[in-house]
Parts: sequence; structure tokens; C-alpha cells
Amino acid sequence: MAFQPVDTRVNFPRLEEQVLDLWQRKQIVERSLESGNKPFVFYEGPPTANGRPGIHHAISRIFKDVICRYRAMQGYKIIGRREGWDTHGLPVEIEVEKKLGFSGKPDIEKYGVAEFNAQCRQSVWEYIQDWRQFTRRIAYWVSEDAYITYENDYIESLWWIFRQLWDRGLLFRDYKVSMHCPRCGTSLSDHEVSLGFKDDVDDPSVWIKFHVRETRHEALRGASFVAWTTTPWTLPANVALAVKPDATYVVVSHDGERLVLAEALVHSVLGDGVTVEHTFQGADLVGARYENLFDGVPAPGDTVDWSRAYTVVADDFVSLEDGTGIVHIAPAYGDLEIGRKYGLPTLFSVDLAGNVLPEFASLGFASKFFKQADPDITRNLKSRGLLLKSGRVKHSYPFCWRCDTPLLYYAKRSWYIRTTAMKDRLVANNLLIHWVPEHIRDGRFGNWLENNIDWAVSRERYWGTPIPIWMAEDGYAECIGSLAELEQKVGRSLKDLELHRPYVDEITWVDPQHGLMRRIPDVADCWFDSGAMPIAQWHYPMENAEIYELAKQADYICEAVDQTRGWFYTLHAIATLLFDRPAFKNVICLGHILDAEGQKMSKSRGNVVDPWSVMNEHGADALRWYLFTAAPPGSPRRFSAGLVAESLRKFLLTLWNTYAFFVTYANLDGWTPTKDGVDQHLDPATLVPIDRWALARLNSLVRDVTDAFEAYDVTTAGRAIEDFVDELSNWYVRRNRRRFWKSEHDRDKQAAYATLYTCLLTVAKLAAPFVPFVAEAIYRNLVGLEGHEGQTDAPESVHLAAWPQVHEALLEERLVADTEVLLKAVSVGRAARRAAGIKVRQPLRELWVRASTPAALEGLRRFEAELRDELNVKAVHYLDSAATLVEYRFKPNLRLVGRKYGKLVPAITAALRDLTGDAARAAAQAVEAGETITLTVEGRAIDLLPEEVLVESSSPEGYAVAEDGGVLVALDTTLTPELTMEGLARELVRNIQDARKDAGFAISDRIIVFLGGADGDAEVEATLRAWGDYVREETLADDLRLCAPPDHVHTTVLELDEGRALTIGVSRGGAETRPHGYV
RNA sequence: GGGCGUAUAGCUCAGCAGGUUAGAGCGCGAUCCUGAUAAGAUCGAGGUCGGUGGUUCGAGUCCACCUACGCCCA
Repeated sequence: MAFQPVDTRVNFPRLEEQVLDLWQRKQIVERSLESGNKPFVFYEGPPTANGRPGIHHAISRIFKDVICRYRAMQGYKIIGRREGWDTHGLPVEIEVEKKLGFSGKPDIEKYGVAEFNAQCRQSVWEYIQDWRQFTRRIAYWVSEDAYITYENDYIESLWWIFRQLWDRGLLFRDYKVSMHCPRCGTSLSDHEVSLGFKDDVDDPSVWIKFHVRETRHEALRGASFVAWTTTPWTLPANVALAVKPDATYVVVSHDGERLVLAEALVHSVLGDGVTVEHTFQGADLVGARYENLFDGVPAPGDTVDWSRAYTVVADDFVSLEDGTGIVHIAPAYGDLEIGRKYGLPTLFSVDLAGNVLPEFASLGFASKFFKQADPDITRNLKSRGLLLKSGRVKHSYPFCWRCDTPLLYYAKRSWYIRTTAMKDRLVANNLLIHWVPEHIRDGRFGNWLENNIDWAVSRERYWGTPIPIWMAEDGYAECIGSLAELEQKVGRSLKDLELHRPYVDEITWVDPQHGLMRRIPDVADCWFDSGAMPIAQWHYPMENAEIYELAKQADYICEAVDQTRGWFYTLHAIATLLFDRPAFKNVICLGHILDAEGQKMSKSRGNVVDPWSVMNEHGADALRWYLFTAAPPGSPRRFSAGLVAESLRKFLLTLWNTYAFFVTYANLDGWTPTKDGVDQHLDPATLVPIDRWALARLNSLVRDVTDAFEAYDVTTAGRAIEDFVDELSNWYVRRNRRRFWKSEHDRDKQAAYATLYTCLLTVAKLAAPFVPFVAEAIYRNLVGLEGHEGQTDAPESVHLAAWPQVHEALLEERLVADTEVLLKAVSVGRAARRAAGIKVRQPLRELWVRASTPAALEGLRRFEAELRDELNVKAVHYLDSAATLVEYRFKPNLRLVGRKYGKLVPAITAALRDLTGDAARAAAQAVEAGETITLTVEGRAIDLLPEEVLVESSSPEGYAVAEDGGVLVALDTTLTPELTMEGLARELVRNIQDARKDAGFAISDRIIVFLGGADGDAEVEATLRAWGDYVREETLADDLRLCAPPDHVHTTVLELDEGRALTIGVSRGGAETRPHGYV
């Protein structure tokens, strides 16, 4: 059974398409989704499919995927690994409005709510095919058995939740100021409002005089209160002025007028040249009356108590940061709480469409849009001498996140979920959640919960979950918790009822006591829909109680950071209010992907990178790997296709080439793993150190990747795999190539194959959650599934295979540490060669090496053969204290000495530095022998333990030296004729190999070599006498001919020193060109 | 205005019990190694570790303040 040949010039996108076909053919996805026995609960945060998926959807989908794949390989049955679609809400309505050319609610009413909602229902599927293709291509494994928030079953579950809240008294109706969009005709939720704050909004800034009308203070008579506002349109709704009770207020004369304002703000408002006439505490001003600017309009049907209107109140909320210290109060437009607290009437100046009320017609600004009315109102006040001054100001102001209309603060009747009643539980339950990154828990999310306000859950819109509250004229209300309950109310079957407006609105009944019960017109905030998905996706409690019980709390969710106030919050709020438990245990909170300029990618900016172009060029795995490993998921990161390409080269190609190398030689040798695994070749007792090293590294990798996954640290897990693959390729394979090439099929070769095979197969499994395509291709070929159907018991897909276990017996920390020192010594040795200008190909006589600790030096001794070979030297000597050719220098090991001796550190450092000559040698020997050394520092004797001293040695004279990280390598650069000849032999081999490759010969082709110009060159002839067999063997040459190559053969030129050059020719050998020998 | 986060080489990122000369990859230049490699190695250029102060024998790391950016809240 051979492996399928592997091409190193792999086209990953094409490979991935083949794997996709395979998965489909073998129904791998379905089988994976159904596999497992221990439950692991995942919640899919539903996107709205009314736009094409972008790169930010790619990252959230793969981070969801990678954890689920990992858990699936561990034998978990993943519950909730299914699509979910968020289908309701203003975004959808806005889309449809745009399409139909509407500009507000009246258009929708005219068009008909039934038809409008039908359009909404349809529009959410416009991009569903894009989403499904995207999901498939990026290998986000979810079932297409989707939950859909607009379905009757889903809505019925939401009704049940409403009813639970209702029964607990957590659902209530109240006047409350909310941010109102006059265009959309609806209040916006806090998270919606927060989407639309703009800085640097240009607004009027006016200082208004309010003439004092009635006061007990003589000094106030004839004076005017000065208040500042940026919203002149609210002035007709003014009912009071507020001051800070403990602040100082002054009456000043200014341009012949007497003005009242906070002392602290006099200068900033009026500048210099004012005379203070009198001083008041804010509290003293309470009760003073002033002449109202306009006649505000009460809401229809409201009985207004005018007794407190147009008076001064004192409250701590007043700030002296800006303005005048006197705040204009208009309860209807934001100061409702103050109004209620001080018994003030609520008066209006503009209606819900944002237009000034008709009552102001005589003043000339009726029916104007509130922002447009600002100048008219200011002009009116100016003409009446009530304007102190005016200007413009830039500040932040909220706009509708969808239609960009400036929002109004507006007191309206709405429905609320009393989340504040459970605030302590929200906070406590949050502490049970494992957040990645950690700081979100106590930072952004924790703060948000600390400042919790009641959740405004109703929307005066059309396309959404109808809030199941029916109300009579007299205000009596009932909340309906299921369709059955509603059927009972109306006394007929409603099984064909579509649970949307306007159909649900048509359902009424007559209550014997209260008369006709009609549904309130509101629909639910669509965040309520998604936050309720743990319950509603199963149509609980009407159905699926069993699966709901398993899935009532998620083990894992993952979305971007903008969901802190969105889905993360609504999930958490509903779970806490209903069940007093967190909705999820672990959450990865993704940072935003930014474009190349560091800007957030968003549809409105039009800078969204198309993930398809990246996947088509580099493949989904390359994209996935990059997103997993480039930066921790919580950090915002800049994205460009170039970075994906780099990630591809660095990891996927290295892995692939290692795999290709293995397959190439395994096939040549006919090596296959034994059917029941390869472990009999992997007994540590019989393995050479480098094999044991590879397996030790592999097993510590398994351990590290598993640990990182358990901590939901995907990035660390991925980077660990990348590091291992790098070492496997650039150390293990490179060091062991000859073991694979050699022709004997001995035990050593078997061990090498078994080791590399085990590493590759294990890496394929570890990497499977990250790069499911490449891992699949490698796995299937390695376990013999490709082209050998039915001949193996191995699971048909790496994604159906078991997650690797750590073999403790193979973990050898010491061996791994020793190899690290070796790698360091090799690196330092190369630097020394480089410094001396001597190629690695040129053998040298000897080197001296020193490590920072005796243990490290011992490690080097263990790998002396590797060190000799890597640095191409004949002998290695060790610089310990017995070596006389070096000088020693000492430093304190600060980590230890610092803690122990504190302020003495500089003196100890100096004392160690002063050790020279015999004293230094003695000290070095003491350290090496594990004895303490005694120093006299500031008059006292200090015994330093051997580990508290770092010994450095100078380079021996006449050697090429380099040093780094405590490892020193000194090379003897003396060249003997023998060494020079050997160097030349290797030079010949290298150039002949190059020529072979250039000529396009197969690896196993035997050749004839022509050396033009070598005839008569004593050095070349001598070299070939000594090394001819070696050269022939290395290059598979049947013959080395000292003559100019014939015309037809491939040639290359090797420059020797002093202008000598060899022309090397290679041609394929064969039976007709039997070697006739050169020597 | 408040909260959270980020700030280290041209770019992407490590460095998190405070410790010795601040690293890696990419890119650039040079050299080397190589019959798996689209790879690898070595050297070079490139850093006031955002700034200022403080704690400490010692600060990229801890503290305070400030600046810039991002997100969130107002």
C-alpha cells in the first residue's frame, strides 16, 4: 500500500475544493455533527443575511468553528451547531423601505402592513445563498437546520418569555424619555443610539435671559437668570430652571443689565468688566419665579398643574463645567426625571415627527423640523431682548444609526423589562463567565452591568415579534404566553395565524369586566429575539424539553466586541432574569478587523475586504490560519491579503513540504505504518536521541495545544503548532535526510520513518480544527484512505478522528532543553564562520564551545556528533575551567542575587568584575564544582552560590569567535591541505548536484560527470584521488571524466581561486556508458 | 466628560512572577546552506519600548499623570 504522490507545487484552493467534494460525497459534515456522546453546547449568534458576508464574518465564523471542531475531536457531541438567522428589526424594514422608496411610517401604513411585512420576510433571504456558499467554503461546519427568528414557533417561545417576565412583575409600561427618531417614528434602544453618536456636530449655542418675576430676595428684582442651551427648539417646552444647591451664584451688572449666574462661570460667559452686586447660595434661589419665554403645549388629555411651572429648582445634577450653572429644564425632551422629582408639568414644543407644534403658528415657526426651527426661535428671542448672546458649538449629538436623522429626546409611553431589579444578579452571574480576553469581564461588560438601566423592549414598528400584551380601554392588560392561551381567549383555533402584524392585531376578545381587549401595537426589540435564542431556537417549552435541558446553558459562544451591549448582554439579561444563571460559560470576544489604514471595516465605509478573493487566491485554510495566529482574537488587527500569503508560506507550505518529503521517500522505500500503529518502532529505549527529541517535542506540543484550547486561547495553540512544524522541517528532517536516503532498510531507517510519520499524523490532527482542508488531505493520505478504500480501520476523516493524547513516557524535558542549547551553538557557530569568511562546506579542524551552565555544556556533549556535523568540524572541545586558554569574567545572576541582596547588587557586581587572573580561574572552578565563592563586599563577606554567578569567558587567541545567549563558539580556522581537499570535494558534489538539478535529472538517475579544465590541476587531481568515491557516491555518478564535456551535455562553471575554473558537465549514464574508471 | 483597551523595528507581532546585550517573522542588502521546501541559516541597515514623573540596587514590564488611536458609555 503506497501513499498517493504529493506534489510540492500544491494549489491549495483547488485542493480545498476537492476536499469539499469529498466531505459532501462521504457526508463527513453530517457525520461529524452527529458524532460524540458528551454534550458540548454552542450558541450560534444569528447574523442578518441581508448583506454579503465580509471578512469580519469570516473571523467570527472560524473562531466559532475551531472550538467546536476541537471539542468534536475530543468526543463531544456539539449541541447547537446549526445556522441561525436574525430576521426581524429596523435594519430589515429600512432595507425594504429603501427598495420601495419610502420615507417613513406613513408610507408603510399606506402601502399596507401585511404586504410590507411580506416584503421584509422575503428580503432577509436575499443573500442567503451567498452566506451558505461562504459558510461551506470557509468550512464553518453547521447544520442548515436553521433557527429563524420570524417563525411562529420561535415567536411563540418569545411570548412565553414575555409571560414569564410579566408574571414576575418585570415587564412594565412607563413614561420615559427615550431617544426618538422622527423619521423612523420609533424610539431607539440604547445600543442603537450608541451606534449613532457623532462628534463635532455643529449646533447653535445660545445664552437666554429669563426675567425674574417674583422673588423674596430684593437683590434679584429686575434681574434675569442666564441659562445656556444648544437646543433652542426645546425652549418653548421650558418649565423650570435648575441650580446647584451648594454652588455660589452672583448677581452682576453687565451692559446695564443685571444678570444671575454661577460665580464660577461669570468670566467664561461675560468676560471681564462685570461688577458683582450680590451673592447667593444656589439653594437660596429656589422658588424664585420667572417670566416664561413661550407658552408650552401640554399633551392632549393631560391635566397640567401649573403651580410649580417657571420656577427655580435646585438639584445636584447641575454641573459647573460649562454653561452658566443654571440649567433650562424641559421634561418632555430629556429632563423627565427632574420634572417628576419637582412636580413640574410636561410641556411639548415639537411632535413625534420632529415638527414644531401648530400652536406656535403665530410665532412663525410652526410645522418646521425642529433643527430648522432653531434659528427662528433664536431670532424671536433676540427681537424680544431675551437673547444674551449666541454662537455655534461643536459637540457630540446622537443621530439615527440607520437613517442619519438627528434624534430627539422625547417622553413617550413604552414597555420596559425591569433589568435593574436583578442588577446584582447580573453582576454576580457575570463573574462566573470566562471571558477571552479577560478584561472584558470586569471592564467593558462589567461596567455596563454596573450602570444597568431598564431595557426598553418595545418598538413602534411593524416587522418584529408582536409583544403579546392585550389591553382594554381602561388600561387593564393581560400578557399571553402561548398560542393555546390565545386560542382559549378567542375560543377558536389559530393554527393558521401568522404571528406578525397585522394578523395578530386583528385578534381581539371581549373581557367581561373591561370590555374589548386589543393588542398593543408595539413589536419587540430584535435584540430580544436573539437574546432569547437559547430558549426559542428549540421552541421551548412547547417542544423539545429534552434537548433544551441539555442546551440551556452554552459552553461556548463567540462574537465581536460590539456585541457587549448587544447579544452578549441580551443573552445574559434574559438568562439571569428568568433563571438566575449565566447564559454562557466561555466567550471569545473578537476585536474588529481593520482595513490596511486601520479603519474599521463596515458596509457604510465601503472598505470591506471580500473574503472570497482571499480564499480564491490563497485558500480558506491560509485565511483561517492567518486569522487564528496573527494576533490574539481580542485585539483589533489590520488586514491585508499579503499577510495571508505570508502566513501561507510560513506555515502551510512548510508543513506541506515536510509531508511531501516523507511521502516521496516512504514510497521509494515502500515504507508503510503497521496496521495497529507504529508504536513498536517508538520505544524510547531503542531510539536515537534525535528521534526521542522529535517525539518529546511532539508530545509537549500535544500537551501545550490542548492546554491552550482548554483556556480558549486559540492563538497560542496555533502558534505552538507553527513553531513545532518549523523545527520539524528545519531541524529534524534536515538533520535526518541521510537516514531516509540510505539504501539499507535497517532498524534506524524504520525508526526515522516511524518518528516522522507519527509527527506528521499527530500534527495533522492538532491542526485539523484550524486548517480543516490541509489537515484532511494529509491525514487521509497518511492513514491510507486515499486510493485504498476499505483497507484501513482509520476514521474516514481527520475530523472524525480522536484528539491526540499525551504520551507521558515520551516527554523528555531535559532532551528538549539540551537540543535548544545545541541549536543555539549551531547558530553561534555559523556566525563565527561567517565572521571568519569560511563557508560551512569547508571542513575545519576543531572548535571550542562554552555554555552558560555546566548542565548546558553537558547537553552539548550529548549532541557532539550533531554539532560537529552541522558546523563541519573534525573535533569539538569544551571550554570548562580546566581550559587555560581563556580569561574569565563574572556577573551576578540578578534574578537571584537581586532579591537576596538588594542594595548590595552594584557592589557585588563590581566585586565580581574585579576578579582576574588566578582568582578568576579559581572562582570559575569553584562554580563548576558547585561550590560557593566568597567575596568581600563593603566590608562583609558574602558567599555566592554557584547558581548566583554567571561565568563568561573570553575568546581563545587566534580563533574565530561568536557568542550569544551564554553560548560561545570558537573555531580553529587553520586550513591543512587535507581539509582544503575535503572542502573542494564537497564543493564539487554541491556543484554537480546543482547541475543535475538544472539538467532536470530525476533524483535516482545515474550520471556521468565531465570535469573540463581539471586535467593537470594538481589540487583537483589529488582531491579526486582521495575523495573520488565520495563524490561519485553522493552524486550517483558512474564515472568522473577529466575532460571537457561533450557539446550536448548540461554544464555549469565552478570558479576556484586564482582564476582557475572547472567546467562541470553532466549527462545521464546508462548501460552503453559503462564506467571505465578514472583512477 | 467617563469607562475599557491599545501604543515595542518600515509592516505584523512576542516579551505578563521587574533582572544581565529588547526579540521573531515579513520586507531590503550581502553572504551561506540545500537533490523535500515557494524553504532555511548568518551578517547588516532599521528601536529615545508613545511622553513625563515616581517606586526600586535595577523598569519595555509596577504606580501616577499626560498624549494619540480604537471601542463603549454620556
